[in-house]
Amino acid sequence: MSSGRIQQALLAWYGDNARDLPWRRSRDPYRVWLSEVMLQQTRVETVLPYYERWLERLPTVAALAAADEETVLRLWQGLGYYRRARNLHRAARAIVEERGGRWPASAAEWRQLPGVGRYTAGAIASITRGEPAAVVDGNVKRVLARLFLIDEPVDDAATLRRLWLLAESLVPAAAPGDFNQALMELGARICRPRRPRCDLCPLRPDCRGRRAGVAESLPRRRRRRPIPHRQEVAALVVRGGRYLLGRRPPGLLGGLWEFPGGPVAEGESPPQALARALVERLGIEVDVGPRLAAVDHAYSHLKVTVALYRCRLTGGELRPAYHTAARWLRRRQLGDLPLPRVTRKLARHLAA
DNA sequence: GACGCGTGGCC
DNA sequence: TGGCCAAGCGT
Repeated sequence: MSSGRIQQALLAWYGDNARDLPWRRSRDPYRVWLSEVMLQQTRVETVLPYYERWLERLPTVAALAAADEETVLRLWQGLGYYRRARNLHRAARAIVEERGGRWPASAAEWRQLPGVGRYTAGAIASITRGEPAAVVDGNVKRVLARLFLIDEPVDDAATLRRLWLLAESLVPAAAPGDFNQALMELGARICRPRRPRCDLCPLRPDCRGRRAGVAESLPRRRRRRPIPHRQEVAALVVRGGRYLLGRRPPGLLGGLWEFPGGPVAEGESPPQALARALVERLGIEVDVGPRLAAVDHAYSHLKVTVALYRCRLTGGELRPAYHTAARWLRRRQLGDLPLPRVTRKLARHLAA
């Protein structure tokens, strides 16, 4: 099969079937960059409202660079992988302050920015400047694995190299941005993970996976390791009608605010764990009272059950250690801060 | 190379 | 309920 035929068929299909997505209405590097970062590991439908809201509040890279981190995280709240927002913020400041507002001129230059890897750099450079850079994302892995009947695990390093080589050999000099988006669009809507719509596929005549009757079983992946389940505790410390919140350090949910607490260690009771965590993390001493709620939550790599206890402040002095800051807030004010999903679940159990 | 890193939808 | 997956990146 010729790559020319694949390119033609795919571009023609894309011309007729491309969705009217907001980031496709402009080649503004800021808008394309923002969309690509938001779309990392995140569905189009999830991104749409976040994208619009973000651009209303921070319409330019200069506005982003000038914003404070709390604003940035508040706009990102709920999208997950919060390091993406902090990297976007850092990169915007680098562009404005170190590059005099000059955009990267190539995929290689985009790669220098935090949060921009091989995929994102190729996507931005091909879309905004017509640079013939390839992209390999989850969609492209699936499409190519089926098209070329690649049945080694696609998360294998050797297979990944092969996929990048294939993608690079396919991307045309003429319309690389459209071609890359077409490949991903095909993966999202036709060459879907389950029940692919081969009847509608422009590449059907060339697809080795379909011909062999194994398209839906591809791509193969390596077995994932089991996800651990951890018990955690959190404290509702009340003072004068205000609740104590701590800001999380870099890492899981970095920069977001939570009811302070921590994991329950082996051989430790939940109240013991909570009293210990509050001393270690915030320098305060409490009496742990009744359990108010328990919620389950699943992260990408961890499952937790968090029990919330009412606590009474008995001593110590508020000195954030693990947490990078602490604040006392009324219930109404909780919505002003970036909160993780699990904290919102817990907050639902508070008396209004 | 293997992890750590969120959330929501689907089956 | 639980596993899988999604326009990945950084370490």
